[in-house]
Amino acid sequence: MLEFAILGLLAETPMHGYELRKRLGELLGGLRAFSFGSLYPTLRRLESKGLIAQSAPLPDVSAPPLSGRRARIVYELTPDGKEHFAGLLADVSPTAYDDEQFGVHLAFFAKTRADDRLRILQGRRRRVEERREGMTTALHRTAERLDRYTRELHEHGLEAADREVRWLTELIEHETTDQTAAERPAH
Amino acid sequence: MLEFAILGLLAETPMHGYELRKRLGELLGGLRAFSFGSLYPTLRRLESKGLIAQSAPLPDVSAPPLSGRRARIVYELTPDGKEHFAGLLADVSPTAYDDEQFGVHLAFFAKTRADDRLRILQGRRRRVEERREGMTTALHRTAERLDRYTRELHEHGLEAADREVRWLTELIEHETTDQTAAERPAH
DNA sequence: TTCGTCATGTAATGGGTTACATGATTAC
DNA sequence: GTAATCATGTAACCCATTACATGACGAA
Repeated sequence: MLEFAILGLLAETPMHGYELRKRLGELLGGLRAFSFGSLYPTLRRLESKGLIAQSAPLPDVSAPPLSGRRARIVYELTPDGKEHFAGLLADVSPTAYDDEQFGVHLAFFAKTRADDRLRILQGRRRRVEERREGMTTALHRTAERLDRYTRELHEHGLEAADREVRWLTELIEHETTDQTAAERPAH
Repeated sequence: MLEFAILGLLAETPMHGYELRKRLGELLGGLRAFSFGSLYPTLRRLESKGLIAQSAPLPDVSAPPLSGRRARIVYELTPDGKEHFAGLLADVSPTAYDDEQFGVHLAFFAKTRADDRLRILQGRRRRVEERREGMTTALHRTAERLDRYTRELHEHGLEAADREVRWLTELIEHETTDQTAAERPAH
């Protein structure tokens, strides 16, 4: 997850750890903020795998003297890293539909192939629909012995699932009309 | 989390691990299903802490001969376990507002003191409101350079947060009117 | 002068997961 | 006969967290 997100951000532009973390928070809409305790070791790991590398900072004349200030370590993707990231983007297996994984995938959808986008959206929708089904049957079976609070929890969860399905359906529709337009551009 | 949920279920009635897992799934509305790989070790841990104990199964005449069938290990809360669970229920610290923790708390709200319920609901609401704020400011700052998909992700997250706040507000209102009714019953 | 932010890092821990092993029972 | 469900358990791993350590810079 963290690896995927880091590679995706570095695919746009080289960055150092601290900035990466801010962008990570923004990327996922504040849903998730990674701690430094996981960020820096992950950067090390990615470096030792050869997927990222410390980029030699250009001697920037316009930059402030950088006096005593701690040196920032700017990372960039290596060719291997780019390849690996492309592989992650094209991962359409069920793990791509997991709650968190899906969020990252969506955040990098602009870099994802159109047909992979569609598969991921459809897979995610099916996943949420299944969970929704599970919830409704569970609700029906246990409805009598549930107290008000548990029922509220279930119903709120159910509604959230419903909304996500509708949202995904919209995205899918948008996607398919776009794709049609792209396939037959001269109409 | 798992410990809390297990104690809560066993507070209702003694159960064996396998059943516990099913009930766990129902309890959280299918939001979360724990694996056996975490369930059984947790039961052991709780037992070694003295919070639960294997309950001697009554020689039940009406039960099937139990021929070769693997023996089920039924657990029940010990007095220490009851006490500990009561402490968890009354935990009003910020951890109670965490996404998952809050779900478990709500599921056991029927056993929670009314004033603790209110504090937890209000704390949770403030938490979600804060996240919502963070999202909106992040959205405003980054609006131009966000692609369609990332924006969709943010907006969906924002809406989900909004809905949760409204839901919590309803629960809080219901709670306060109930409390008032309980405080002055003769009206 | 103190607080917030910038900036990187380590150590210990936590709380789960998957995969595997075992084996009986029930329903099709 | 074969698949699903019941039932318990272990071992290896994963992916993150918190708490800590260190230190400079700018703003109130």
